[in-house]
Amino acid sequence: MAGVELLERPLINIVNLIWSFDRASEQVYLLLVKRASAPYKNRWALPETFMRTKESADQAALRLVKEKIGLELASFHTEQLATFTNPKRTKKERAISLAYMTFLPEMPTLRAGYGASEVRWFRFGYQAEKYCLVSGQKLFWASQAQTEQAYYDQPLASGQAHLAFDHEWIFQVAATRIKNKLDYQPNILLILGNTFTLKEARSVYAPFLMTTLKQIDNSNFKKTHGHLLKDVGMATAGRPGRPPRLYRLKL
Amino acid sequence: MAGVELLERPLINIVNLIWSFDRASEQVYLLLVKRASAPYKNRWALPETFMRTKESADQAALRLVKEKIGLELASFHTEQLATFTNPKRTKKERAISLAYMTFLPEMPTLRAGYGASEVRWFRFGYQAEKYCLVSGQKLFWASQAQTEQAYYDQPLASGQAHLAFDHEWIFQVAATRIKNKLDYQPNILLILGNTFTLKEARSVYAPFLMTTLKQIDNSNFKKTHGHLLKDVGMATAGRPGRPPRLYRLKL
DNA sequence: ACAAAAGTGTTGTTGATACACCCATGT
DNA sequence: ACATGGGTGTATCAACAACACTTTTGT
Repeated sequence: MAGVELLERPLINIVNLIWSFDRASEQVYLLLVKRASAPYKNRWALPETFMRTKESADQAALRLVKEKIGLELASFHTEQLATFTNPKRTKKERAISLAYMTFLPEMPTLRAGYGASEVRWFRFGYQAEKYCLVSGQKLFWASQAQTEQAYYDQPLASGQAHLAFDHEWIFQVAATRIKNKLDYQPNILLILGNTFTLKEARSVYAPFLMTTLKQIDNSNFKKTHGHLLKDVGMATAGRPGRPPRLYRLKL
Repeated sequence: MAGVELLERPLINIVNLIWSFDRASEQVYLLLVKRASAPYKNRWALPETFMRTKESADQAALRLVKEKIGLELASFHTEQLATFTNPKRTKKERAISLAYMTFLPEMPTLRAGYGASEVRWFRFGYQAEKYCLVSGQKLFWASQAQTEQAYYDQPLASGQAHLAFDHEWIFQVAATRIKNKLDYQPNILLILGNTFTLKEARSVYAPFLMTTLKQIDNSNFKKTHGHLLKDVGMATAGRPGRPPRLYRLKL
C-alpha cells in the first residue's frame, strides 16, 4: 500500500511572482512571460520551473529569476506564498505548485529565456476595486473569487483575456498577502533597493491599498510606519525642493 | 533536460497539526503520534501521510484525521500552514512536507492507527516565554530559532527529548501563525465547536498569548473581539452563577 | 522672491485598557 | 442572604487622521 503511494508522485513546479519598481514612473511592476509551448501556448503566465532534487524550493525560485531575466545578483529576498494543490487546477496530469515571491531591488530590461517567447513587466494597479496588470493594450484582472473552492468551481468570465492555469487566483492571493503585511512586515519595500525615500515607500503602498500616492499623508505615514524604517541620511538633491531623507527597511 | 526533471520527483507528504479543546480542563490540546517504524522509530511526531493522486492536499489532511483517530465527521475546518522544502530537513531521501492545520470541534478518545504505536493528546501551553506540549512526564518545546535557515543549521539541544524530523520547527510556525490571526480571523476557535462562551474563547486565546485566562478581561475582550462573533442566545445553567451567553464564529 | 518638495506640529477623534458596578443563578 | 459566574458602564490613555505650518532647495 505504501509502495503504491510512493510511485504516484505528482508533478511539482515552482511559480514565482517577481515584483519590481520603476523609479521614473514610480510604479510597481510584476513579471509575466508568454508561454512558448503547450499547455497554454502563447498565453501570458507567471514564470514557472521545476524543482531539482538538490535544491530547496527557495533556491529553485531564485534560479528562475536568473533564467528568466538573466540577473546574477548574489541573492534577493524570496519568500513563500502558498501551495496550490486543487486537483481541478490542471486539465491533464496532476500538478502541485509551490508559489514564491521575489522582490527585485532593481528593474532590469528583459530578454525572453527558456520556455518563453516573450517576457514583459506589467504595471501593477487597480481599477474598480480590483487589482490588475497592464502593459500596453494587454490587461489582466486578479480573480474576484472569495475562496479557493469558489475559484475552481466557477468558469472564467468570457470576453476578456485570462492568464494561464490558475495564475489569476495566485496573483490575487499574492497581492492580498502583501497588502495584509504592509503594517507589520512590508517586505515589498525591498523592491526599492537598499535605501528609499518616504515618497517612494508611499508609492509602493498606494496600489496595494487601492489609493493614490497623494492620498497617503506623508506626516501620518511616517508616524504610523516609521518604526519599521531606519533613517540612514540624506539624499543629494538635483532638482527643486528640499532633498528627502533616505530610509532602509529594519531587520 | 525537462525529461530528467520530471523523473526526479521528490517525496511529498502531508503533515497535519490537529488541535482540540477539552471543556473539563479548559485547555487546548495538540495530537502527537509515536512512530511505529523507521525513520525516527518510537519517537513522538506530528501525524503524517502521503498524498494520493486523486485528492487535494486538504483532502489528504482530512483523511489523516480519520485514519489516526477514527473520527468520521462530515468535514472539519482544515487550512494550509506552510510548505517545508529545505534539503537539510531529512537525512536520506529528499522529502517535501505540506503542513496543514485541522481544528477539531470535539476531543475524542484516541486509538493508535496505521503507522503509529501510540496516539496521545498533548496539552498546549507555555513556560518561560516558550510554547510547549505536555503529557504526563513527556515535554516538548517549540523551536526557538528565529528563521528557517537558523533552525536547520543549528544542532538540536541535547539533554531534552525532541520531536521527529523538523516537527518542532513546524510546531513553532503553527503556534505563531495562530497567535497572529487571533485579532482578525481566529479560526482556532473552531475547536470549541458550534457555540461557545466568552470564557471558553478567552481560555483558547490565553496560551497563545502566553498569559492566563484571568488576565484577559472579559469586558474588554468582548469589546475588542466581539465583531468577530455572533450572539446566538443563552446557555441553560446547571451550576451557580449567571448563565453565559453563547457565541458563534462569524463567517 | 517664489514655487516646489519634504519634514514638523497641533488638534480632534477613535479605539483599547483598567476597573467599578450591576444582574442572574444555586445553595 | 450570599457566594459565584457573567454582563454592563465609565474614566483614562494611546494611536491615528486631517490639516496647517515650517524648512530646504532650484530658478
